[in-house]
Amino acid sequence: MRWSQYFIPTLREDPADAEVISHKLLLRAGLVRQLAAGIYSLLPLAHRVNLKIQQILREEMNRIGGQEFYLPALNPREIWEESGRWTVMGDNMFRLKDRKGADLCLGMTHEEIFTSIARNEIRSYKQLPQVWYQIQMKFRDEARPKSGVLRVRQFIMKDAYSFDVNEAGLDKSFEDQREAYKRIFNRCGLKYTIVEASSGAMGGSASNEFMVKTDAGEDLIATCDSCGYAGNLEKATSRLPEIKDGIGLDEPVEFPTPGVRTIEDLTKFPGGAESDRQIKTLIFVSTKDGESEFVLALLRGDHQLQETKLSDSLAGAEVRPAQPEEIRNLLGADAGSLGGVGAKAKARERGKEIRILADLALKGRRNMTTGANKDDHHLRGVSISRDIAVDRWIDLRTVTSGEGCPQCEDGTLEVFKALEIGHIFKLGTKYSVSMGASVLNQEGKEVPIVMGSYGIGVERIMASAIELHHDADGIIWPKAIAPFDCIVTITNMKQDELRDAGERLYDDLQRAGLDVLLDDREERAGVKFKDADLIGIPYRITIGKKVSDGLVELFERRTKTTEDVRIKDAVERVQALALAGLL
RNA sequence: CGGGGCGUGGCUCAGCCUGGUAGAGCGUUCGGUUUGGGACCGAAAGGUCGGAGGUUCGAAUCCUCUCGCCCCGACCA
Repeated sequence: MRWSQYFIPTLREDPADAEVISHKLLLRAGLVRQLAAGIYSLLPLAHRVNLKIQQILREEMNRIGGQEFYLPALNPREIWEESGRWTVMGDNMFRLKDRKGADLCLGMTHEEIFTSIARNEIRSYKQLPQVWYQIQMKFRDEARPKSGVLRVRQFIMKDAYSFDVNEAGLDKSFEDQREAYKRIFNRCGLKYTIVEASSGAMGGSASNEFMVKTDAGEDLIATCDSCGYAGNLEKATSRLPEIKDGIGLDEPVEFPTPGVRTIEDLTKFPGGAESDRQIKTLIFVSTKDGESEFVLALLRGDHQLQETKLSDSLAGAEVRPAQPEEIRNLLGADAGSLGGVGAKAKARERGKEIRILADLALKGRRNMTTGANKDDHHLRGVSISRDIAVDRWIDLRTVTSGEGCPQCEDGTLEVFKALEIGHIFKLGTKYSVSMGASVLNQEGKEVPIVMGSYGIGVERIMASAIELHHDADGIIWPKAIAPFDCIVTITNMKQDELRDAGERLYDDLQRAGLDVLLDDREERAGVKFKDADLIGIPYRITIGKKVSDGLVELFERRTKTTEDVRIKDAVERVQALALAGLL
């Protein structure tokens, strides 16, 4: 391509609306323009990156036997009702009506459509496994689009689905995808961490997220510095030093604590307790299938609740903190004086049932202090197993930096911000059961198809590559997804010798199979250098004065190093560099 | 949805508090001088000040409503 005729609207200054680096550079380098909140147009340069990423996705999906489809983005209501997601998706789904008044929606993912194809056509285990995928637009009416193309309402996604006759088959398909994802992100030049993730409200037995560590991300992950353990904070656990409790009292003793409202208050209160000797009591209302119940979550005073863990432990119920009036009606006291001791009886007096869930870090603890369910009063000498009717002991706590790794002896966990670029899910039979997709197995018995679902956000790959690879001058594209392999910069278009040399080299490089951008604009050299750095092409061949000596300069964007190369060797040299390590 | 901020030539912003003929820099066009890290001189084009209503002799500026965008939070199979 000739820059003089190519559309690359670079910006000299940072756009006012951009906050994160990838957003600023995508705008400044002329890759994208915003159409509305969370809706972006990909300009030619970005589309080239998009196509390169898609090519890698196709190659790696095909390598594991994937078959590419292209499904409708416009879906009828009925199919989403079959899976129950017409309701579940709530406001996140774009909905519309056709001229007859029939309900339609724009697809958020395509489990339903793929499953409906499978159930109509696949009858026998002999037709399995199948791995189906597509690269297509997804729509989500995000409550708050943000961070440029990182959190948007319309985006390109590679989504794949596996269909197997049993769990063992799913395990294999899942593992295939996992390996494919590693290859994809490696090829795209992204450093990533694979974390255990919450399967969320949609169920499923296992899921892994592929995360890029960056402050632009919205997730938090914990990673071990020695064994490689990694988990989304929604899921991560840790190893804590044991705490030795005294024998304690024969029974809890109530004592007045006027004005004490928080864990912190009680640590300072005379006769109070250190935060790790307190029991934090949180009240939630859990709703599942239209049924609500009160849930009391108990944690060590210095620990933070992980709400997703709470929700997951309640089979994906929707969970919200109880309102102050609800709490008072339930236990007769305000937040700040609540506790698990006698809570069930107290609630029952008021005609209400509660479920008590306690964090594992509280197991076996004695001589603890907690609220007395009476304003301005606490209890000391509480031994949890003796005094509190815990229904279930589960992991509810949020891991923090510096805690011990749950998988190895001497590792320490570190918590990072991260961006999700891929997610692989073992769905199991959720969709096949609800939508009636089954096959006859080897024994002639009808069984639901066992499914997996695997997604990658294309723009997120593009943006995270920028987040990871840039400097003060602009983008530094990883070779495999750079819009061009190299750029030929003619420093002065008025000098025929330079122009001719540049044109010749441009032709030769293209003939050698490289994607070449020729900067043939009537601009000063400085402007061209700045722009080339900004748009981040991996290699620049500068056509300058040395042409009369038969030399051009080869500039590497990443290292900013320059070497003189004989013109006749230039193509070979660039080819060797640009294509090295791309497979 | 709650909180905060912002809408003024293509871009970045000033002007608004205290009403009185719409400004700067960059970019664009034309002419000239330059020509290896965002050149210089001269000339020019380009704006219903997000929109509607109101107050006023007079509104970018004050008031009301409304739309849009950004940030924080809630939310986010």
